[in-house]
Amino acid sequence: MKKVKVRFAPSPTGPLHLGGVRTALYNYLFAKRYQGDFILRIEDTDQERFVPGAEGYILKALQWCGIEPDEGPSYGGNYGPYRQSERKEIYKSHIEQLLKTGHAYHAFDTPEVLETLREAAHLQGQVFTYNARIREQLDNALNLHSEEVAERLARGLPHVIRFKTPISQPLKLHDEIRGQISVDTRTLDDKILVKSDGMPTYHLANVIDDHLMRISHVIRGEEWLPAMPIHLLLYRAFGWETPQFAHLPLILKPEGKGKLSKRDGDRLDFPVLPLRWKDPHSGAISQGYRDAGYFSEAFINMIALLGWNPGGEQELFSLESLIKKFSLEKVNKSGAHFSKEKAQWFNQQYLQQKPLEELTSLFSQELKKHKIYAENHYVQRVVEAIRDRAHFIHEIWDQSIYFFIPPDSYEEKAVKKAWRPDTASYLDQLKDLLQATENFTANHLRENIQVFVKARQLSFGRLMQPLRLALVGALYGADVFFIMEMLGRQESTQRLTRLCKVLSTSKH
RNA sequence: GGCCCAUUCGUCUAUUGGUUAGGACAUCAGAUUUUCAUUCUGAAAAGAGGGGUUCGAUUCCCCUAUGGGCUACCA
Repeated sequence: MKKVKVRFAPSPTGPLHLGGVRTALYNYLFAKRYQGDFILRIEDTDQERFVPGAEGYILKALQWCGIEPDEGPSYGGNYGPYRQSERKEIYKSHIEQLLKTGHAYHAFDTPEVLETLREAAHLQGQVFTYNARIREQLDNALNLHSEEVAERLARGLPHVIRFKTPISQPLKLHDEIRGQISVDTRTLDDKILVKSDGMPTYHLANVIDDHLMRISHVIRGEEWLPAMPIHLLLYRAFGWETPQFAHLPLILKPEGKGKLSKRDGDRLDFPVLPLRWKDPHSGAISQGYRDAGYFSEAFINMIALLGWNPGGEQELFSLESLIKKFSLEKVNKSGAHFSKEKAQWFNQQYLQQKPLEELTSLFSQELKKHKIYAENHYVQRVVEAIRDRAHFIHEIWDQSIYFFIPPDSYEEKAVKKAWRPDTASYLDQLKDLLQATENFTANHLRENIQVFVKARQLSFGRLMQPLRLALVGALYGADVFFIMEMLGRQESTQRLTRLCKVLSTSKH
């Protein structure tokens, strides 16, 4: 069997989004599954849409995901250059070949003429297509004497080069995911191969590069399915062997219609990009998965399962196990709606799996952001107590602030629920108890407080709620006795004093 | 409009002619809990519609409907 070689070929017209990352991932998984190569090629033939920084972003995003190209710009390889803008000479010689063999022709129709033809057709409820039916009435080399063509070319008249589509020929295409697809060449148009600026279009450059780079499988988004016939025809025109094709289903908006876009993320508040991106023109910032606190393993796991499933009930897969199990046959045919909740769930799963030491170190970094510097052992105990309730590292902070900073206000709803006129006096007595408790540990505190409650015939909750309010500032958080042990006698007592002071003087 | 592709719980999906159509997320209920969360248990929830083929169709074929992609000198 031929060596497996696949490519991911984004154009640097902006940041990579979810769908792009998934295409890259599937290519990578497929390559590694069969001990093949994964190459990165930058398709920058459209100079107008070029966005500075986009290529660097793509590289960094792949790196974060753990998808490492075997060949590509800045990775090297024997089939470079890997930027299409640096391969102009290659395309030039190949288009000559097509011109010579009659598979392509020069066309001089201006964009304006074409536009009016399109409008005219539209008025009649039709669509103008530059195809075999009409090409002999248009301004191209098919209808001009060769001297005339040569003369125009010599004069430097703007022109494009089009593919001469076979007139009517049924085509059977094979897609690895969809099976057989039938089209007739009569429904195709004469695609532009070389633009008037001399640059090749996607179709030409793509086919030439895939062949020259020995690509065995073209795995790309479904939006390319309609272009498959023209690509196949190009391979034939060159006399080349065709690679296998696989068209991936699209990733759709969480609800409603259409494919997922960057704007959905802003609207529904979830990242669509792997990394944060600042638009160089507008300055607008789009958030990324990494910056939103996602682990790259969770992110990869989540997108891998959006359109592919190995068939069992397992949902958690490392990159290595994805490689072992990946196959194109198991890729779904229909588009998948993205789900923010499921994404968060994946992250939670990975967070829970991580060893305590790693989480502690991650959380220490989070603490630094809040200018908190605490002893490692203390931080570790906090993480241990809080980790269960977090989807993200930053949620551990949300749930544990009170371990590091005393409450500076008391949540109104909580006060209403916990505070009674006689509460202050109980808390006062409780302070004495705290002073009297010799061993200031959760267990001792629990025992002593239980006795305290019983002696006064109080309900447990009547005392615990204000206690919690004093320590946390609201009615959430870890076990109250654990919190006191962690804070220590002095800090715990101070917090009690403060609550009494604040609430006794107010109207509660 | 034309061409192509798709269609299983709300969502991601399993089941490639014979299943009580399975799992996960989300939802709801119960348990645990001093509170919030976690956790546990349970519930509700699906083969777009119509024709065939077959002893038997979610599974194969056709039609319709719906959804999606493409229809640029963008990729």
